[in-house]
Amino acid sequence: MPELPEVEVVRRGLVSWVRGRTITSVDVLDPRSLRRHALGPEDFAGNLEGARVLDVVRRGKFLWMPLADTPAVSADAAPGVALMAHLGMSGQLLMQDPGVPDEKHLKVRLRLSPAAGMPEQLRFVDQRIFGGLFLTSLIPTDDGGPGGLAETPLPLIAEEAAHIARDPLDPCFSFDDFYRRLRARKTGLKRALLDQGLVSGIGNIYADEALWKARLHYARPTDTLRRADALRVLDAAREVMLDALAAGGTSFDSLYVNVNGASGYFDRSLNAYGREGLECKRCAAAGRVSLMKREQFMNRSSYTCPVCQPKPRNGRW
DNA sequence: AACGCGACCTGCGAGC
DNA sequence: TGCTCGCAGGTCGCGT
Repeated sequence: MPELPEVEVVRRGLVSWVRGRTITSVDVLDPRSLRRHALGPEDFAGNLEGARVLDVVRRGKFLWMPLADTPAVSADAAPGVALMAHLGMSGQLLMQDPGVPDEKHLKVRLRLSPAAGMPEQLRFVDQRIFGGLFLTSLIPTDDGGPGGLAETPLPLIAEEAAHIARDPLDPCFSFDDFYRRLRARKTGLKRALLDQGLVSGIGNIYADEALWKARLHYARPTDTLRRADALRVLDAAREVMLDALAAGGTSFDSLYVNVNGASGYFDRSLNAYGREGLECKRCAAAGRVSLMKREQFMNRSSYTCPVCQPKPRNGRW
């Protein structure tokens, strides 16, 4: 459920709590959350204990912490190692004091070196286990580093995130490159928006919101999409994400680094997602009645207004 | 290259 | 009340 804004809120919250601290011990309560760490829980814990967290950076929905002093990794093995986190659908990273009872879906606990006024534990909580933690190498990148609003962009990127494109809020995001690659594809617009290798950070909910805002249908072929249309939908995605970021930012300095997936979205009013059978707000404002429609696309729900996001007639857009 | 689909998971609500 | 079923959805990998 977390899309880009939620992950960025976590990153910003986390960085002030963990940067510079050393991981003193690791409890793996559910090894399924380490599925992507091929060498297993013991290797995971063994590499983390004694390591120091240098930063928290993000690319798309991937979040990682570059590490120093990883005990079991030889110095010449790679430019660096990072603790990677993906929140999947329901993942949370929480800072907690030791006295706080374990969360129902607590999967991994990291204890950190003491720091004045800061919680001792970083907990990974995940109900549905689509997310997870794992260690990854940092590899050189020639495109200016991870981006993703990282506070200290490094010329390195987590190997497992190297295939992820920049997101629309990234200062280095290039619309021209995006548009060129978009036009080269023979696919539908929503599929392209959800392709993290083309543009990152957009999930099912924000894709629907951006398409609605731009008055474009999810199946609009990308290979004939006009530049102005592509720009409109990208700008719409940017606006939706910035709104969400602003809303999430209000709780930055609370004790929690909270990524309750649901709270990110449903506290806000959505214009498209989840509004099946309800009036299209734009049509209503124009004095028309049009009911939002839900359809299956890519095995998931897509919400559109049949009036302002029309389907093709006779295959022509 | 594109695309569809299954796998990975748990919880919740609807319907019977 | 208790069961099943559909749905929620990010990512990866495989088959076509």
